[in-house]
Amino acid sequence: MSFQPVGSAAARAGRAQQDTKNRLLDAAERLFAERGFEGTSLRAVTRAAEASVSAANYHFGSKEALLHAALLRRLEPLNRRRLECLASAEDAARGAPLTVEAIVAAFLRPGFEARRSLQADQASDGHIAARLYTDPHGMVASLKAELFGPVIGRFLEALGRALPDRSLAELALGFQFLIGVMVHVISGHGGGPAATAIPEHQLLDHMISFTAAGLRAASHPGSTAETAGGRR
Amino acid sequence: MSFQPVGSAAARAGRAQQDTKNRLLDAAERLFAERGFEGTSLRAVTRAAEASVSAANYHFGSKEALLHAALLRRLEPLNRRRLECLASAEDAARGAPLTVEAIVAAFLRPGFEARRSLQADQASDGHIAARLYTDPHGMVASLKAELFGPVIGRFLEALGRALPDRSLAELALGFQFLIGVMVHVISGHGGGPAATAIPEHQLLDHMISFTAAGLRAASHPGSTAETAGGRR
DNA sequence: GTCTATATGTTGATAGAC
DNA sequence: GTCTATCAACATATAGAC
Repeated sequence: MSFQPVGSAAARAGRAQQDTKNRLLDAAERLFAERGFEGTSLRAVTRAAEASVSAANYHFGSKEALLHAALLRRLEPLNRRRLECLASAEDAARGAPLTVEAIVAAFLRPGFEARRSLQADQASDGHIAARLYTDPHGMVASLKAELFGPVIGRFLEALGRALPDRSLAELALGFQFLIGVMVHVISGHGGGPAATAIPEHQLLDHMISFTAAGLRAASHPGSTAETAGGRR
Repeated sequence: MSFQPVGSAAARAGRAQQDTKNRLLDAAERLFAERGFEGTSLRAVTRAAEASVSAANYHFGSKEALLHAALLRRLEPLNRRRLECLASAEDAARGAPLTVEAIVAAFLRPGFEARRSLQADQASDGHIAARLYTDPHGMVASLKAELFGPVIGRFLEALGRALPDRSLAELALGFQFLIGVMVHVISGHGGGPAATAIPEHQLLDHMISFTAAGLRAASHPGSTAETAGGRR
């Protein structure tokens, strides 16, 4: 956010500053995602970034602020893209209610693509936002609420139009289920025994079909104890 | 596992030993669940258990072994109950294939009830097994694979009989989605904005309906880009 | 079995030179 | 802006008294 001098004397210093700051953010993103916040020492980050502890504290002020910056850098554009996808789908529908599939796709695809490009770039095994979604640190929870709150509200509106006979509470709960699926997959924890046999390019479609069908399904109280029924 | 002397001289020592060990396990369970493994110092555990660090290392050997014991104490009976529920449902069905609902209920209900009794007992905000399911620590992952692997395999068999036209890979992936939903809810992270408006006693039914419908749904490739379709 | 005391290393953050 | 050097606090684990 601060402007660098353009003169030739300070040019190298200016470039180096940007580089150090970004190297720190990159290293923090990778290590926090791999080992969690408490499991990662500030020194491990600075070592990976080939910088000193002081440089990190100069740029960010504290370890917690570094996490905040690294998380925000990925999460903010991600949620912006989610809203853009939903808006453009609504524009294309010209006032007609969207498919449940189209709505959940608008929410899931941005994170899914972020995961794919991350897999290609480095050897990180999961997106930082998904990995830290369940981190016990308090700052993560508050940042999560602040950034996801409005987005979820916007998607619940769209879902309410697609499924007008369902209560807001039901839809909100179903959307929490969807988030559970997403976090599990994007964080890389969903690589169970035979689940990896599904080719990567079909994964998003499966997630969309699963969650859309789940959202559409009404709750069947009492279905829990029966062993025989109309459906298989 | 070790037998205590029954004589009156060592009776108090024997009882105290058991108490200390259990107090340590209780405190470790609560704190590890709240703050994660790396975020919890052994001292914080022993302080909460009103014991010394040495007592913890005497009984368990290390902080990591304490986590292992605390996690195993809850996870082992939980997974045993899951298998029992599935077996008794299959017995009651007398050879007929089970409902998808009955299968996912057998998997979900034990964890759900553990969460409920935990909510009643103490102020812990989530089951340790669910909270630590995503913990980056390596031991958690290996214990998870060791304990969940056979259980998941057994449930996939039952699902294969209920949905014979689906590939094993598809079912395994769908079951991973189900686990994502479960971990999200049981760990207490699924308490979003309006989702808490659902009464507690309906939560399990909603989870079952959502995941069963998701498992039944086939993937619709290309459903991701369309904005209008036959369904709403 | 449980304690106090201690050994040994690491942590996050800062001071001050350049 | 970036470094080296240093701080006080805290970590895990152990030794030895009782």
